[in-house]
Amino acid sequence: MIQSTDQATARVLVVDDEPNIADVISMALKYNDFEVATAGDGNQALEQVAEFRPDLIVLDVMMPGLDGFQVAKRLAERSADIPILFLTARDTTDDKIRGLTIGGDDYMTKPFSVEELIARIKVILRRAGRTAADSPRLTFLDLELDDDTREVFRDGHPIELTDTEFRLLRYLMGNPRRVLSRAQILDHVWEYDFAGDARVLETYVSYLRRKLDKYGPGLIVTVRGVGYALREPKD
Amino acid sequence: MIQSTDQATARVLVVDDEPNIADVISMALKYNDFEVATAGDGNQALEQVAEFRPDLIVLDVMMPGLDGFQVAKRLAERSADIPILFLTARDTTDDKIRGLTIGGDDYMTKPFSVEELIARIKVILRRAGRTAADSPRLTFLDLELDDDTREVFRDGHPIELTDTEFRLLRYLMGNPRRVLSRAQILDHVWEYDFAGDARVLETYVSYLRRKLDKYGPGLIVTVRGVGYALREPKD
DNA sequence: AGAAAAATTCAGGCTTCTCTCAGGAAACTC
DNA sequence: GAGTTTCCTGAGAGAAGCCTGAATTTTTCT
Repeated sequence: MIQSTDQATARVLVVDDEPNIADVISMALKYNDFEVATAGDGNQALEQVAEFRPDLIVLDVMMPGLDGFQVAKRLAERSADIPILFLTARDTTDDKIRGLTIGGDDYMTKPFSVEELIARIKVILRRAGRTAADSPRLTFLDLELDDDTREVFRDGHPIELTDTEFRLLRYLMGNPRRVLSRAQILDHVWEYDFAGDARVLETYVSYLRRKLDKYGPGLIVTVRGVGYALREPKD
Repeated sequence: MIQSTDQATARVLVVDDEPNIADVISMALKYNDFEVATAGDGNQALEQVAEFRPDLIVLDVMMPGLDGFQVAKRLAERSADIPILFLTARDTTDDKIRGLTIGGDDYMTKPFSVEELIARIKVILRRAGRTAADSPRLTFLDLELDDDTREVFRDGHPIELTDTEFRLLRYLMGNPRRVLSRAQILDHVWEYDFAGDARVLETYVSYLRRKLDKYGPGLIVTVRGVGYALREPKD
């Protein structure tokens, strides 16, 4: 019973044999107002599909017993027609994965960033038309960010961002004005098991500022001792 | 007895092997209208979860026997799905801790300030939607304070505050008109084992007054020999 | 494989914050 | 109104936090 702007929150089934991963994902999804169920292997997954009737499945490819592709195949045979987001290890040969993005499906390699996962899930659901789709376009003052095209504009001027810069900006724009702690940002924007130097964040904030502030006043404010926030410049 | 806007007060379980800490926290929580139970180790904690059915757990990481992470893991396996606020020593490597803010969880390093603890607990519960969420925005006359954005306004004018100034003002605004003793303020706003010169408080009151009174009459009154209070100016 | 781009680490320098201290002002007491 | 206590506030040292350029490693592309 929270804000729940759309009456139908989407249901997502998370299938992964590593409980830690399943937990991370399901926590993140719940936090983003999805209904979540989990399964630890292929058979459980098939049961859950029948019971829980998910709108989307996050499906690990590498699992003991029925692997992800096999699960997908069974579902296709049942013509269950539920979009799937596959999770694969980094070194999985692309061959099998390739054909996936042709349908409504998609895939990500582990480890991924949570923001990215959420973003992709929203894209898929939006396509499938099952959720009251927030627009893929985020705006904040004269800043615009398009999730589909990955374009960013400030005051109409296109701005080239690298992948990390883009994800960082998207997270900030998704939480305008709210002060986000360093830990929050690292957890959401970087890969979930990122254990490196937390100063990357400072560096990337620095990069973003340099690019964004070419066309207007600074928007990313430092809240010393806490974190960063997107905020209208004080005039 | 106090405002208690929501009929259902949230239940919080405090788990710490140092009784002093557990006491400090549970007193503070009770004072803020939470129902509180405590546990001294991991196993007690698991029992209490079953009995007391808390809405949130304040969980020390470093404990003899089952440590905090292990407790959390057990709970996750039971899919108990209760948000957790971890307490860690200052020097704990971030590695294990980070990753927590993906879900609804959060963490604080000891020693912390009690006000900050309460504030974070409210944030988590608000997110989890289990309590009729007081808005993150405190107001007193023409003063406004937003906990999410850490913005403060007086009569519409934005006011820049440092971290300590902000926490002090939040405490005052959370207890409008009530006279707060120096000891209370030091205990809540500063780290609980703060042993420095108590005159810091005077200095910070001074800072706050200077910033706030630019846009209106003085709101922080000195109650000589006792402490300070937020109070409407006598006309 | 080689080159280019991106991501991350690192270190120096700079800014800001916190807390201490001390003199003076204000408020109480008698 | 003098004495005493309490409080206010400016100044400054030290520490913490932050920024940014540059070096290094990793990844991607051709």
